[in-house]
Amino acid sequence: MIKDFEAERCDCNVLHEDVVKKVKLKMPQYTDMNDLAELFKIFGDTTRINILSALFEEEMCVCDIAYLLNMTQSAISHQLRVLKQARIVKNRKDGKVVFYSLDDEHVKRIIDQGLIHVNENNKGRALNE
Amino acid sequence: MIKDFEAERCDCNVLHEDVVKKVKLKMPQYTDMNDLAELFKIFGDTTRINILSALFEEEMCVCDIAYLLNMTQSAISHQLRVLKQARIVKNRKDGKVVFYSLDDEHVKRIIDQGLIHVNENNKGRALNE
DNA sequence: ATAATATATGAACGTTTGAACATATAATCA
DNA sequence: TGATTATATGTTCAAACGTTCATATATTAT
Repeated sequence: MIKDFEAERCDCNVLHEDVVKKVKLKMPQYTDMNDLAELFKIFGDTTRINILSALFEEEMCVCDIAYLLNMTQSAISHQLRVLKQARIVKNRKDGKVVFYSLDDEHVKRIIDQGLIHVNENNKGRALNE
Repeated sequence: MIKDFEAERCDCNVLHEDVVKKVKLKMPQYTDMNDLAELFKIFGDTTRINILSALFEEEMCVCDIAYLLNMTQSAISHQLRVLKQARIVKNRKDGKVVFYSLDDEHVKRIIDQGLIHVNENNKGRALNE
């Protein structure tokens, strides 16, 4: 059964077949993992993270975000598009101005967890090195 | 004060100066945001996420991970290096074999939060589209 | 209507990234 | 000792990514 799954790309031997079997059964589904990587990929960019951390505080329009982050309106607009397609932000239009805000409670929780990790890690680094 | 910060790259006007000021004060530090993006960048790859979700279950050696994920030993080894440099996994050597495991409790929490989001999102998508 | 402004979007470009391949290191075994 | 095996690492290459520039759309103001 594990044999069915095995393939051409792997160039080495199973050393602990029992472990592999057990882990394979417990591991979350492929699709979930792919979606998860996609989600984190979106957070894995300084511009986008900065946009999000700004939106944590308040809804903002494109120009204000661009000004705040000292970046081109176009660059911000492109990134907002990415965030919107991923359903991480939503927008509302008021005349010419488009306001963006967070679309989801989870987002803040994920990022907060990340910040906790980063802070702990920096503490450790400061002590050790 | 906001003027000092403003720069050449931004090509548009502040529309709501009060909002920008307020958000700027509250936003987390630059360094934190950079570190955070770096952290998420690491999670933003299918191979690495798969490695991590395997290690959630049990410590594993390089060959077993390669076999489980049906990838080259080299590819896995390279990614484990990335994960180790980021202090996300640690390893112990036993003869020729090197076992990898999670280095940090936070990691699981971050990824679990991510999974919650992904699942919620997929539910929504299934209903709407 | 025309001009000005806010935002969106397409194309181009340089950079980054992940996998493949070859090879090096280190440990075991014959 | 030499062969084998597990892992690490340097290099190369194609694909993905983010920004810039030019331009399109849409809304307001004159």
